[in-house]
Amino acid sequence: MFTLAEENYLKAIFHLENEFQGEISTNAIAESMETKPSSVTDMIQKLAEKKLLTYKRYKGVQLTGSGKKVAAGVIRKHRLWEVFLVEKLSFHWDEVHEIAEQLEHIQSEELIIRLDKFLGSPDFDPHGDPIPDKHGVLKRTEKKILSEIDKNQKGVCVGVKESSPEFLQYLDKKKISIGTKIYVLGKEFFDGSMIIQVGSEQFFISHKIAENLYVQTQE
Amino acid sequence: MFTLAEENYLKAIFHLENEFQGEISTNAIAESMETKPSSVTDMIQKLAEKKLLTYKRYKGVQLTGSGKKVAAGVIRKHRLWEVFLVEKLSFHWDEVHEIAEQLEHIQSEELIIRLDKFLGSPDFDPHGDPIPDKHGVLKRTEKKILSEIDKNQKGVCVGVKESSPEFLQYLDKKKISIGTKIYVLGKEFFDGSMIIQVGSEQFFISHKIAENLYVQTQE
DNA sequence: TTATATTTTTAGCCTTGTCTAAAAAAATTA
DNA sequence: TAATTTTTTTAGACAAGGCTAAAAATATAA
Repeated sequence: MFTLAEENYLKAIFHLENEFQGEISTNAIAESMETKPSSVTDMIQKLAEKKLLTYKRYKGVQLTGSGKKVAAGVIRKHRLWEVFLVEKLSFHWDEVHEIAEQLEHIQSEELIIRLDKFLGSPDFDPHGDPIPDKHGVLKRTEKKILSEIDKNQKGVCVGVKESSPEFLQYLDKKKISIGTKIYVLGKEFFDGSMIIQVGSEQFFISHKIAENLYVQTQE
Repeated sequence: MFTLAEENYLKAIFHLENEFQGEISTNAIAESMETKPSSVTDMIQKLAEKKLLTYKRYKGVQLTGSGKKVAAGVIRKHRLWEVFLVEKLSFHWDEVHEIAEQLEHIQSEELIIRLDKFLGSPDFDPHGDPIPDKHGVLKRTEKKILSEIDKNQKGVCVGVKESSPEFLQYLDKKKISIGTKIYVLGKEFFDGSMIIQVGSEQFFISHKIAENLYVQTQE
């Protein structure tokens, strides 16, 4: 079907389109993939020929319907494998990304159908990110960034924006994971830091932490 | 560590060494990998430089200790994944080879340690082939080819030599799988065909079938 | 608007792994 | 032993995917 490199480009562009809006620049792709802009130009020209994205010189790219579908398929596989690694093989949520990065390229429709069933057709991966369905459709969740929650409000942690091992390990130390209830006890306007309560513990978190945690507010 | 192509060559050579003995010819490798002898020469020169095998021009190759270890590691991964596919995802034994062919190249020590544990540290794959241990050591089993079993003797099917879907499907139709007891009721010297009993059924099998079934005779 | 800076593309080269065609070595046959 | 066939290697080419350096287009500043 598609080469490993092609799949990785499509995935990266898909993520960029969801993060920002409109067309995506060559440089943005290069940066997100840790490669050189000239390599990106080469590849997007190939992907444009295959109608996976539209591309005009100097004007950036935009995924076509089929490009989006391929990308969502890769992301579906990535996230299902992450669920497998955490739920079945007892990996910790900060250890699974690299392995899933490889597993996402295994080619077999049937494998993913069966893996999904085996895992009970999960809707979210261990970081709280939604798993695209078999048609590539992402369930949109009403999640907010913790830093946007007001004083005296509460939310349930539903995901993380950043998923570096360092950050995930910090969250573990503070006993924060998917499903954890967080109360905002105080908020400092000057630097965006917060005092929050998790379980029976109250502690301080910086703006940097608060802006990388997704919560769902309960009505 | 090693590239996909390197791993595949090492694996193919490892299998050839176990099947025949002594040094392995360029042509034999090319045939087993469905590639051209010139490509094989290129690759074995690279592998020789990396000390994964010894090679003298026109004299064939032989895996070194480390070459064998790498190959056994790949085979271990292949067979563990096959067990996973059959036991956990309910694949049929004739459907798993191609997928395992991809999964065997996933790089993660920890993944295999945990997968092995999750599967209950199996010793054999769904075709009855032994799974090398973490040091690359293969349990040798005392298996014979069914065609070598004498009249009025019985054996338990422990594996297959050939594992094409066609052959495995034939075996299914005849209700033969790993663990099935087989009685040799008659044997024709002219063409090597046999009359066997499986469960309550008695039927004829050709020499071609009999020479591709491994059985363990019971004493 | 012109000059400067940034972004993007092009051109050319490299590596991996493959191939075909031709040359060289080894094995076989007469 | 000489001639022929088979096997193996070498030489040269190609595609994928990456890189650097330079050119071209666009954006920004004076």
